[in-house]
Amino acid sequence: MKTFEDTVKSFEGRLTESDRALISWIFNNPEEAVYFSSAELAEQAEVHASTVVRLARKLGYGGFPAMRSHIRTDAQARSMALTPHQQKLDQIKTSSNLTTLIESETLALSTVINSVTQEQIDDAAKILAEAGTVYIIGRGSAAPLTTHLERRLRRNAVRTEVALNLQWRDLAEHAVGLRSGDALVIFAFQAPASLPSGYAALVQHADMVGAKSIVISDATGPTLRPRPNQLLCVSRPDEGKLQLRTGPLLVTEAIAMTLAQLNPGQALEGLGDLEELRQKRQSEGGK
Amino acid sequence: MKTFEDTVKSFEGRLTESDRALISWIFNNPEEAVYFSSAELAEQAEVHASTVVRLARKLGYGGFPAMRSHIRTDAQARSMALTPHQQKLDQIKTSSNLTTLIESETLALSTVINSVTQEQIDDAAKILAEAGTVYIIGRGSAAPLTTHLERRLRRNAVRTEVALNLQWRDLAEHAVGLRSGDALVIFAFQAPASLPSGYAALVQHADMVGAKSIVISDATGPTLRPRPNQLLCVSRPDEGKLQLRTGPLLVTEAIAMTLAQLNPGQALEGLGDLEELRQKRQSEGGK
DNA sequence: TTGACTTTGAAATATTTATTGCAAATGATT
DNA sequence: AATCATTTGCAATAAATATTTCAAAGTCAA
Repeated sequence: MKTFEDTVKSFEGRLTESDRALISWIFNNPEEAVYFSSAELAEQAEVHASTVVRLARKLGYGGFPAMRSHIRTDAQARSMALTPHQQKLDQIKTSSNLTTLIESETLALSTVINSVTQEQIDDAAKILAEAGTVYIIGRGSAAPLTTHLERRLRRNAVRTEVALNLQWRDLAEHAVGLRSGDALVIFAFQAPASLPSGYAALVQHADMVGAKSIVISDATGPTLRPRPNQLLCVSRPDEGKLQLRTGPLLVTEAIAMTLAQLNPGQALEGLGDLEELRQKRQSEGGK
Repeated sequence: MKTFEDTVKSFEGRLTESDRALISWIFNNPEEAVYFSSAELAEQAEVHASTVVRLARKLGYGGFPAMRSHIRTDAQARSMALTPHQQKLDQIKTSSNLTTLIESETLALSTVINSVTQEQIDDAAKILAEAGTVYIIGRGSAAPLTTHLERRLRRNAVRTEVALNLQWRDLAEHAVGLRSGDALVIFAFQAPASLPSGYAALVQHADMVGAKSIVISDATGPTLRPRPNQLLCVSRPDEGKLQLRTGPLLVTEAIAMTLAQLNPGQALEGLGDLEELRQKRQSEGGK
């Protein structure tokens, strides 16, 4: 039988922004959606009530109640599938890549709090808040983190400089711009005993010119020499097996959030995306 | 908190025959009862509609809707017992940035399994395994994901082409190299209405030349048109508040791992990871 | 059997929920 | 910049759901 999701997927006409917001909310909160009236749904998804019923008709239902009861059917089918065969399902779950990963990552995340404190986060955020330009460095599995941090800082109107995937020895060149009052963020994982001399040179240089350094690392962090001004070590129970850096990613995000609170004038949390979207449209329209 | 059953048990007044019939029907069919209107309920229990609302008042509720929502609360509490995560959403807003984030992400990850199946992962991996060159596209908050996927595929000796942070309309140019047998991976979140031209053109083009397309998206995924060959939608309960894409990241990683298993000759690394991980899980469970 | 009392159902009313028409705002196109 | 189409929000209307009133039917004791 066709599910509500199928209906949406196979819908041929076009969907407005509000339509999408609505659909998205329903998919994200199915167990609440089944109970809500059109008006309540509208309020949650932040669209007008009319839009709700119009969407229902657009998708081919006789009206909103028809759509809702379709969603209810889906929900019942889903809970039906869960209860009686619970055990079988559990077996399937434990043997699939996806669930193994999910379990492993949730476990890893819940232990992050044991290795990093909010004070360290606050410290790091403070350094970034006071910095002129922030230099971000990371390679290999840290590359996604640099990308994320840069984006986040940009939204807070912090000047950034990124060195993506540079060899350690090429970093010197990249860091010549570093001056007093700047900050250096280094992502360094699996730091081998023979950590390239580049790292040491970099941190030393930063210290020399009066720039602050922050290192986000794994359990090998404490072995780094020289020590940065702020060291954030994110350890995980099964370190080394996976290169997924969700823990460090979380810590990075926490720093960015704290920073946003320190600089509330520059970027309001919720407005960020909207702003960016608007600017993008403008610049696109401009050319 | 007091359940509906408690309310009935502790009711002091007298209950008529119809009252009992009604109550008993509700207890026997709780999952239907939560959806019914007073009239429908009356019909099922073979009593008059008036009796339904009278019972509600008798039991101390403001009216029938109040009683029904109490029954709904019970039902939700019951299904929550199966998935112990959900409940924390409210608390999340209180504590520090770091712990807030951890809790919120843990919750989000644990619900990933509700929106993506291992089958979809397998499908996606198969497409990538059979592809000549893999084109990866994503901008904004999806950028870190593209970086990660590229790196992962490279390790598996898959040829990749990345379009990082391109404007949608510049993509055409980037995709001219796309040919039959290639694959296209697109990360698209919060799909705004303004993505149409580029995205649609891209997927159409892929289809035309005989390349497969995979889209990794959020709850708005099902609204995307035209539809890709494989659509992976990762929904999260608190969508919109954060743009941390740990869920999609996990899914991406799961695809990469599965791919590594499909191509054992090219890279044994991934397989080893999973095996080790599983064994670790097992031994941990044992203690 | 009568009369006080309770329960019930039908119809009337009130309230909530859903739908639609219309005009203002938005955006795209020329 | 002006026009056209699209989308949205408001307000009016329609439909549904819930509630109340009231009279008929049933119950039980004197």
